[in-house]
Amino acid sequence: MPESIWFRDDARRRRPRLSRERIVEAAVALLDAEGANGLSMRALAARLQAGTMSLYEYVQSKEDVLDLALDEVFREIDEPREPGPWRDFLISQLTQSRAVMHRHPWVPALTATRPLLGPNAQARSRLFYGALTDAGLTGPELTAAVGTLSSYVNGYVASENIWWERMRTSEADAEIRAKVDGHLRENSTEYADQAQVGNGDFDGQFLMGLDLILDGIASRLPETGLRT
Amino acid sequence: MPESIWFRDDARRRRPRLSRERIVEAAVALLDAEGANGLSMRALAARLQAGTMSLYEYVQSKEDVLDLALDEVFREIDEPREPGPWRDFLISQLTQSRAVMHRHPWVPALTATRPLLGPNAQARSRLFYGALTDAGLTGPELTAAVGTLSSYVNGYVASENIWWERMRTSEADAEIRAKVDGHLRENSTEYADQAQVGNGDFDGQFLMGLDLILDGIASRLPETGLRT
DNA sequence: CGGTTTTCCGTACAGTGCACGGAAAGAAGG
DNA sequence: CCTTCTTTCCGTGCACTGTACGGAAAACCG
Repeated sequence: MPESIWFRDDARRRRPRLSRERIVEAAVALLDAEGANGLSMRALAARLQAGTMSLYEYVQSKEDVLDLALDEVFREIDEPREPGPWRDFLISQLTQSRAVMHRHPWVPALTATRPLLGPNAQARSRLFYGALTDAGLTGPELTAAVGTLSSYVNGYVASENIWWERMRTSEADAEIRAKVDGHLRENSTEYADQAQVGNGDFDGQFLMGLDLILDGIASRLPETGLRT
Repeated sequence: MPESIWFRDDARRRRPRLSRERIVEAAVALLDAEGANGLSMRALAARLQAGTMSLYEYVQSKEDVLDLALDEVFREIDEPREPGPWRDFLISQLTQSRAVMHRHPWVPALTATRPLLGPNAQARSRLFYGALTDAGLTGPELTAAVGTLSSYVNGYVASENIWWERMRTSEADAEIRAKVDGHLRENSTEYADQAQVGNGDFDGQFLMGLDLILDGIASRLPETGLRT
């Protein structure tokens, strides 16, 4: 039961072909290649040239693999070099989060289902708390600010990924394309010019939305807390 | 098992036993009861007392069912009675969106994977464009504002649902509870007091984050545009 | 009545996650 | 050397999935 994995035990062990790390690495690669629904334990094992059930020696379930893979990708974000202005710091971190979710488009689908409890994700959120605490936020406002920022990024990239997944597949599938276009034409009449649903400037819109939230945060800061 | 239908039982001979609407209704009920992964075509057919393949007369695929069910729940949101202040209107609409996702916790998981193209969802987004246009926003700022608001709600409720799904299951499963708690204790040391990860005041935090975004939007409005 | 079309659905197939139990490769003790 | 024990590996099997196919019954049309 609770006998920890880290328990130091010079028991008899032989060199293992597989490992937790190798499985996670392969899982990320497979998810990148096949998408969130493309990961099966059989395919994962095949990629590692192992029998399917061998994986279960290192991993409890498929859910476990997904949890691990999800946390793994957040390792790709840089640690902050030196403390700078809170606003620049947050923009940098959140832009990097977004980039991670672009490299690994399956991430939003997984975060919508499971909590971000892994060490890497937690480290990230700790940085946010730290930055905004230093900027002068406390209490429920601090919590709300951090929650708003990460919710925004998750939600934004999720819909963004859907959109160009849709573009990708509808290039190949004329039927779907027609259907989607029909919906869009039908439903976005009056605001179509100035507010096209998918006008492509995702980067600019992301930063505008982010700026909007950061302005809201800034207005709640004590006068002194403009830099860290 | 298939007690030959052809004798007696003339109730079954009536023209349409199934319909798209009946299927969608049953799908929503099944998703509510079993969660996003609990919907299978067999279970859905059973709930309708029909053969599995009968569904495919009215529906193209399981994906189709999910698209339909997803759009269906957005019908639950009230149409606005009369035009009021844009801020109150948005708060009301977004609070209702959140309530929908609470009643149907599977919604965020689905929106993370598929676009909100259905008529009900589109009508909702059209209202947002309208309200903010009337308030004075135009161009990319309008698009960014609408995107920010819906991304925030989706993202917020997604993580919120995960959290009390986790609470629900860990009450029954002591192992998971221990694991989760361990992670939380281990990773939230310094900010644990003032910014507990799950301190339960979800309503307040949602509204604070929303207010924060609305402040950001308000700061981008032309001076005149305070009400519609 | 016959023919056509519409609704229903049983069967079958390829795929899934994973429980179970066994094989085999070493290490330790004799 | 042999035996025993631990640890890795994995083949088989089971319950379940989405859905292609084709057939049967019933309703409609002439």
